[in-house]
Amino acid sequence: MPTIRDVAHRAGVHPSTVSRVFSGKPYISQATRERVLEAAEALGFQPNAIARSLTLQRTNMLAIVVPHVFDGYFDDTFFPQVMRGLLQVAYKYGYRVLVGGSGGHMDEVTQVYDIVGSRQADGVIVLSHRLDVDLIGALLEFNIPFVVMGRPDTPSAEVAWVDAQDRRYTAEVIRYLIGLGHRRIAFVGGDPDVAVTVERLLGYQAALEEAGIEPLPEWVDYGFFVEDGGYQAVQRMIRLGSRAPTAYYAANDLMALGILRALRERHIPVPEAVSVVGTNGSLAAAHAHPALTTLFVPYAEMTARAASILIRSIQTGEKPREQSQVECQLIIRASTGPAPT
Amino acid sequence: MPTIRDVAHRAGVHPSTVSRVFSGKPYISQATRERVLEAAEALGFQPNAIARSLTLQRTNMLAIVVPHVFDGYFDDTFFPQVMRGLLQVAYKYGYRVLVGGSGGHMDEVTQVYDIVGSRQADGVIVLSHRLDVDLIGALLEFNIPFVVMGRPDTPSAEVAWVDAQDRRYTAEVIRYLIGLGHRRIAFVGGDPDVAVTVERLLGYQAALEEAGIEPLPEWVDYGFFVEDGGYQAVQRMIRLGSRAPTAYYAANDLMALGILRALRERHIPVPEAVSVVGTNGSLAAAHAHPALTTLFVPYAEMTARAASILIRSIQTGEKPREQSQVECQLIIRASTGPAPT
DNA sequence: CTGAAAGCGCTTACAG
DNA sequence: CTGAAAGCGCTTACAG
Repeated sequence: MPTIRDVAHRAGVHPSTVSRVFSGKPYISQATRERVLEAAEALGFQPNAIARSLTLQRTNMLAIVVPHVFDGYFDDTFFPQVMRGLLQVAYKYGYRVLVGGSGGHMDEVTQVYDIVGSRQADGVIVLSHRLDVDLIGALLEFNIPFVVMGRPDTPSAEVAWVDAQDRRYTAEVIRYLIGLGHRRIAFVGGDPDVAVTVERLLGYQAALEEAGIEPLPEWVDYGFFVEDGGYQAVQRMIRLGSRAPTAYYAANDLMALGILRALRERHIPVPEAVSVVGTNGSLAAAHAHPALTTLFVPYAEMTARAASILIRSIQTGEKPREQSQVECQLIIRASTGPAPT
Repeated sequence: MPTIRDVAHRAGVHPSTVSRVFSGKPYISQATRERVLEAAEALGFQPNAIARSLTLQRTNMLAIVVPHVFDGYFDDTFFPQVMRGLLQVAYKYGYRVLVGGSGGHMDEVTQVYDIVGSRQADGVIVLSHRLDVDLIGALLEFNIPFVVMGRPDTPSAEVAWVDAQDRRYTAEVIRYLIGLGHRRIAFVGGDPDVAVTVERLLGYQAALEEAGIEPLPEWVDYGFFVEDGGYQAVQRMIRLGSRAPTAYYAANDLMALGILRALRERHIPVPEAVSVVGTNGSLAAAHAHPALTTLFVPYAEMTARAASILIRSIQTGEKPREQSQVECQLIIRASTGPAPT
């Protein structure tokens, strides 16, 4: 690959002049500029981004780490929506996205440390916010811009986040089910060590308490966001017999689809006997049978916003501090109905 | 951030010694190694990856460019499956993934040029293989390892690829429909300028010709891989009246779901009146109503294989030349049945 | 407007 | 086993 020196040599100028032309600096004579561009063209020169990064201490890269590279993670709509929002904004501002894979949460933290510590990105979007690891504390020490998806459990004015108000909207879903006459309502959460799961559980509990309903501990289960997790939750809860739930709330559509599958296998009619609500507003939910009622969470929009905050922070040099919320929306379809009498 | 010099200073050694410790070079006395590691620990030192990349001329980065950042692209299972396969292998070998967004095919080419020309990645996976742009020729000139998803239309021993045998398997799907008695079969392709679309169309045509069926030009339509594309295709074809198709083949599940939606709206029973086959084997297909017959294409496996080839090439320094094929599988479900009589 | 030099933070061939 | 130096390919403050 040709370097700036090759171009300089061919154009008969000093390398610094070539650099000035390519970094859009002013005070270059038209003639010189043309000679340089011609030489560059002839040689097929493109500035080496790595060298530039080293000098400028800026990579034009936004980092994200996939919390857990396993099949189920890529079946839900969450990851692609996050990527969509992120790529849209990154693309618009000329940033690239660096994606790290990980084999679990400890490893995720290691990877974030690594990427940040080795200065491979100018900013980070923190996807999974776990309760058992202080990723945020670590990131603050690194003094690198980052934005958290979801409000951290220990809110600080130092940390920027975009939040979907999980607790509030989960409570709203449960209230909707209660309004349909349901009293035995199941909660199928994701990974119990992830903040969003706890938030949703709190919303669930609050709504039930409001209505004077004392939930059975057996109504709460964790499906770790995979289809089979929802399926298995039904297998367990069905054993409760007359105390089995008449409605299920699942923390993503994938698990809700698993719930539908389990009910279908047992010939339990939805929504006549049991109602089901998913989360995320995926396309699969719209096309499921019966069409799935789901709490739409605007993950693409959230990530787009997070990316914007990040880029602004990188460009101004000011620490990101914006804390904002997005609104979710309960999309009511055919999988929910009045409680059986 | 502390640098290798800070560590050297604190440990009372020369920077080159610190470098040797961190790059795992032999011939370092145990005592020195410990002093260096202690100093590094105390300072929170991590080697700067950018500097290392510049020196070693190696980034530990695999690049991929999203052909078109728009909503529909992220609704199908293709992109997440590709990311899954890529991340799994990248993660395993300690590589990161650099994702570039693009606003269309010209821009995609520009981005690939850019990433490769500026040496931001050690290898590239070429996702969309377009007929109207010679990305491959350009990549060959750059002399960077790359692997193409899908067999290029001008096969060369110089180019590595992983192919899903689109033509052959599409023909198989059409034969299956013919076997069910269908004679009026529609083809709903993706973007007509993408190689896979042409391959599938050729498979479609070959299978029909084999059976002595002369297809109407109106039976071929392009839905650009989005749900609404399938929906609109039905709107158009239905106007053919008695010559309207009794079976639809769609080049992804998203379009097939759109086809199902259009048929449902018109109260055309599936599969009694019309059969529908999708492509990709998505979860949404399994949960659709009726459950969608679909041609499973192992995109995650393909990308994983492509990534392996790429990494091996990077590590050995040999140009990747492996050309391999994966097998697809027709998953027969409830959306296909005998042609109406 | 342009050149010469120093520096970004590493690695490694060369001495010793 | 370790130090000193050169180099990876840029950018930019300093002169002129």
